[in-house]
Amino acid sequence: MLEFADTHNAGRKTLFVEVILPLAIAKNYTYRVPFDMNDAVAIGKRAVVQFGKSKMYTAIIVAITEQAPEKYEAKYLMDLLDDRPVVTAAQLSFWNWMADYYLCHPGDVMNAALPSALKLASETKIILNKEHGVDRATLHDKEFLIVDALELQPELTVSDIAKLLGQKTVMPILKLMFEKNIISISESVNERYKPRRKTFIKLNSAYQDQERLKELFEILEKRAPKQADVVLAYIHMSRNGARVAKNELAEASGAGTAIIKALIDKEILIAEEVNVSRLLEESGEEPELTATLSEEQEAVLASVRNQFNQKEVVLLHGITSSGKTQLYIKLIEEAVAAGKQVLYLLPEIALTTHVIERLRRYFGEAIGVYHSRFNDQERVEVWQNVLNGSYRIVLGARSSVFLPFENLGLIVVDEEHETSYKQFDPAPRYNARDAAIYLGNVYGAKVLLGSATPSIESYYNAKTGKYGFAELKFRYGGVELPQIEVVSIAEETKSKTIQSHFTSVLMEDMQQALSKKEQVILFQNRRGYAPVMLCRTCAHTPKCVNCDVSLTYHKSSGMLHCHYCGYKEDSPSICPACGSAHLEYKGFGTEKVEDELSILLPEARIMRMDMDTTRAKNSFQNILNELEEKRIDILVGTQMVAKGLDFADVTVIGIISADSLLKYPDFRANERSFQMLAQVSGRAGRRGKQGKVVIQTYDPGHRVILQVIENDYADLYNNEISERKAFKYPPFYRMIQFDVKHKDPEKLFHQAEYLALELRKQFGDRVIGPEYPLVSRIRNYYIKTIMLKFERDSISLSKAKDAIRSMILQFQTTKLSKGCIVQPDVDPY
DNA sequence: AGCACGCCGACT
DNA sequence: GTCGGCGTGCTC
Repeated sequence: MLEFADTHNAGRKTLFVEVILPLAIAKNYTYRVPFDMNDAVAIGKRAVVQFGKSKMYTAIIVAITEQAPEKYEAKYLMDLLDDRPVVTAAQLSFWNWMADYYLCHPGDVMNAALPSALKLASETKIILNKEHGVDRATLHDKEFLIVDALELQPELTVSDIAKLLGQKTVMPILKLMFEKNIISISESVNERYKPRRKTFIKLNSAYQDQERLKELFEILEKRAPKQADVVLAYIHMSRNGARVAKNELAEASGAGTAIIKALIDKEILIAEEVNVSRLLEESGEEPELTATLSEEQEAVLASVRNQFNQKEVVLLHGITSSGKTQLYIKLIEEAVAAGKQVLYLLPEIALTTHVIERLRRYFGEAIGVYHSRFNDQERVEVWQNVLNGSYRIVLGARSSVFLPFENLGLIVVDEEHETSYKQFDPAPRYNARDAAIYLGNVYGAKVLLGSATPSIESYYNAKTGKYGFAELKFRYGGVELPQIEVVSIAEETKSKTIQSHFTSVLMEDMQQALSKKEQVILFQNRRGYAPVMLCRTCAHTPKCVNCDVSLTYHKSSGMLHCHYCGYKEDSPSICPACGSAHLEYKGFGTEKVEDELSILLPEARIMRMDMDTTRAKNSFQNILNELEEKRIDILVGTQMVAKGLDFADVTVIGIISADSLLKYPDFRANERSFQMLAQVSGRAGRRGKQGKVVIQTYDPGHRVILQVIENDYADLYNNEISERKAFKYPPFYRMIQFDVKHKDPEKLFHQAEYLALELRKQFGDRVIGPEYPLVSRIRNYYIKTIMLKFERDSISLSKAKDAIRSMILQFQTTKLSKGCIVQPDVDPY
């Protein structure tokens, strides 16, 4: 067969393609191109390939060659899915960098980058062979079960059957049944993206003429008055040339679809099916008038423009309410006017409808939005709109760095210090801010980093001239900075003026705000009711069965929750260890704050905003709306309340306990505390009213708190940068963390030690650990971390990475490392 | 990732 | 003995 194809097509080229598979494998694979696809293959198109015995995957073509592989016979690729590439050359080079920089596989990057509707994998389907009429008497118990199930449900997957039989290995059984001709096994690939179809109605052009229309009405009114109503409704709805959807017509005319169908059958109305977008329709409102820039803003804008002539990246340091967004808009306008695309990155949580609407009013249809709350179908549509150039601007969260831009001219990274730009969970563990800078490189686009509290790293880069720098020092429109008062919890405890978790100062301020119909936001960076339950008799603390953490008591569910793996159990009324009834809750979270506040301020309308109350798709937005519409007096929440909340009537902000922030055992603790406190404070009293911030703490003299009061970022920076230098941290040192995981704690210990030893051979005392992390077991995996810190300027990054890569590869091939997972985390947070 | 192959313990 | 779990290696 193959030989036939070869000789038959003698003289034509034999092509091979190298593809990325959407799997965590180290290398790319090569497939042979069937002759009839020679003209169609192109880099960036998707190919369906068989990988392994039967599985099929969507792979991305990254190279085309005439060179046949020497060591093996390449399989033919099965199909090409695209008329034109879905991934651009620029993206592929970006993917390549990411896999390289973050020490992960190209397939990991592909998985993160492509909306899953563009990645189809085959599924093994088990189907009953009906024509043979199974003789049930000859079947074993298990075969009987499978046949039974298949008679109810025509298709089953392999894992369905595993569940059905309650065992893991089912392939041998299925293989035997296949051989006995009882079942067939098929691999089916389904294209998952389907455009949404909508039926629109038009009036037959024969009735455009007024006379004919009049005749029609006369007939209809006599014989079918309801049909006449529908036609009337249609004419009304279409009067401005608007398209009329079938379902809207039905609704507006109050007629059933049967009546519309009758009109369609009579060819009075004509139905037309059209692909429509799932994405938000244009808001239709008039563009907001261009706000005039202040003198300071004009000067800074000019400076940024000017610096972009020499620098690729500029850091814009602007305190809250200084009008950074207005500068972004100006620069975006300019880039778009120059025919370029723009990427505007925001942390996921800040992408509220408020923010989206504001920009959409400004830029209309040219702006696309991309974030994790979109479903797959919606993501594909954004992808395609960027690819075909109909979006000039993308407003998006972390993952929008992966969109298929054509000629990106500007990237704005707002809130550049945000830790949520770093992805943890699946590889690639990338930082979207840093990735955006590389992306800028790929496209020759300028990058603007913006923040009220820049990361130490970015500020350092600006100070040392690697980045340009601009600063907005004044609040736009003369909004005053809030008054900040620090209250000692210890003192108020001593004087007994503290009620529950609320100092007298905070209570008074809250009451005053409420009496003036103003709003309050309370910040407590911990969800649930109490993070620890403790037996006062035997000191027992309920712990998670899968993780090394104490369980958090949640009053609303009456259960103990694990915040790491999601495990829940009923909250005991007596100690599970000794039977004592003296159980005590230690610490407190948002739930408890809300609870106790409702006792102290019974008339106040209190709402809680944390992961537990915002799980449903629109609940985050709903809470914001309620706050906006003043149906909430006090909002209690975790860090969520710090981001993107901008409401005129919030005049009091309370930080219930600053200590949990300040005590965090991490070299970034001070920086983060400052950012968090400054950010929360920035929410108070915008637009004309001076706000008040109350910070409750056991340590009122803490350096960072003083810096927040003084709004002295420079002082924070100076302190932090000298500590970073002294203790060998970024930006002077690069850090790569290795998370070593194993189900067996003993084996983990030895293997982590071994890996550290290997690393030390190469990097000496730049290797720290292995150490047990704060939480040393998650989801039944025991964890140790090894930290590698090396000088930024004297050790070549690429050489170090090469060494690490081969070391991990070698480590994984030793017999010693079985069952052990090593996850590198470059630039960890 | 998923699937096959091979080794080993717990049942008929 | 045999079934099924689990570790190991490979997939173009």
